[in-house]
Amino acid sequence: MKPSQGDKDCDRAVPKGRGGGAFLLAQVGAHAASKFAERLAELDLVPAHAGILRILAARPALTQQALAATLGALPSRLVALIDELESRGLLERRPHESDRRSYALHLTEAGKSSLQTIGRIAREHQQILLAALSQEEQQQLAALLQRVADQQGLTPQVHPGYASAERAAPSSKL
Amino acid sequence: MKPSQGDKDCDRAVPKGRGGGAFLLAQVGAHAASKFAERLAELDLVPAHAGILRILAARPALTQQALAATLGALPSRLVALIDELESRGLLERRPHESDRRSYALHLTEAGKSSLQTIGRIAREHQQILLAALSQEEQQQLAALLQRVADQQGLTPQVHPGYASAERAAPSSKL
DNA sequence: TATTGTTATACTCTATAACTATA
DNA sequence: TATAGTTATAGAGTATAACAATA
Repeated sequence: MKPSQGDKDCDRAVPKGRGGGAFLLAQVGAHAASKFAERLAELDLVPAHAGILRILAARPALTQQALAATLGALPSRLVALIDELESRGLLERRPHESDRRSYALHLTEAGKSSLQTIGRIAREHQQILLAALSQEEQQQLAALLQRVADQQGLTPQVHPGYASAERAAPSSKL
Repeated sequence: MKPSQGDKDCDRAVPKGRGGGAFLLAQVGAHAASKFAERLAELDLVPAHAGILRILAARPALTQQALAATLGALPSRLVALIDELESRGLLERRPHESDRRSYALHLTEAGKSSLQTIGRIAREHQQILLAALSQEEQQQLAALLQRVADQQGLTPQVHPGYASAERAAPSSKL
């Protein structure tokens, strides 16, 4: 019912204020993930690699099954990712002390070093992403998001992108 | 099949406070998108459908090329989506007034009605998603996100998930 | 018989490039 | 010759189910 809309102003192509905080959250969140993946590509890593390294740093000797359960991912999906990390010397599969079927995953020194580099990249990424906000506002934003994340039952440090079931359309988000 | 995983203290599995606001943004944003897609599935729609309907409501008579340009998507990707929406009677391809190669896309009455339903679902979704925050805090969050979105050059109402190049790994986010 | 890590297969989604009909 | 819409093909990524070794 709005036939009047001059096309001269592209910024007004779509009603601006609408959409609500939920859409903004999805939009800015996808942008953040995309930009971080871009930066991570400098190290020839994908976000899932970084996630595995981070989890392993906090919980050494994890088996692949336990790692899959933590991430909510399928064990078969992790095989290739772990293969790649191991072939680059960032982690190693050590024999499990009591169960010869499974491995104990451990970061190597190179893996720990790589994780620090990732941390530096993540901080740079965040600084660029949130450049519009003051330090105080950034903390304010993080606090609000943290409360939402807690109330929604999100696992700290685990990105929903691993979820097996209840998949959301890969790239058809809007 | 979630046999729990040995650890009695899952919440402390990974250092909590860390990760920063950028990770929280990606995490909560992906969760928001996933939950919204879940709700939208009730209408047998994917988020991309809703995005097309929304753009078309604001800019009627758009050609498929112009729509693709607006969304940053490939024209070939839109064909199937538009087909589906047209076969459900939510929009129609009308002949372009001056160029017989292209179509003018218009929402039908059913399409406008469907868009209103989508709006209702979106509001319910947001209410559930941000239940941890007061009304004032929700506005505070939206204001902060809007400033980030503006500074980052994000197009209002357009989800980055359409982008053709600079793709981020579909589901290997973390 | 159940479970760990792995592999094989089928399926989905996407990009690329052809194709047609107009311009 | 160039462009709008469409279709065809190939590639990437995933889930599912099978598999061998061990419990």
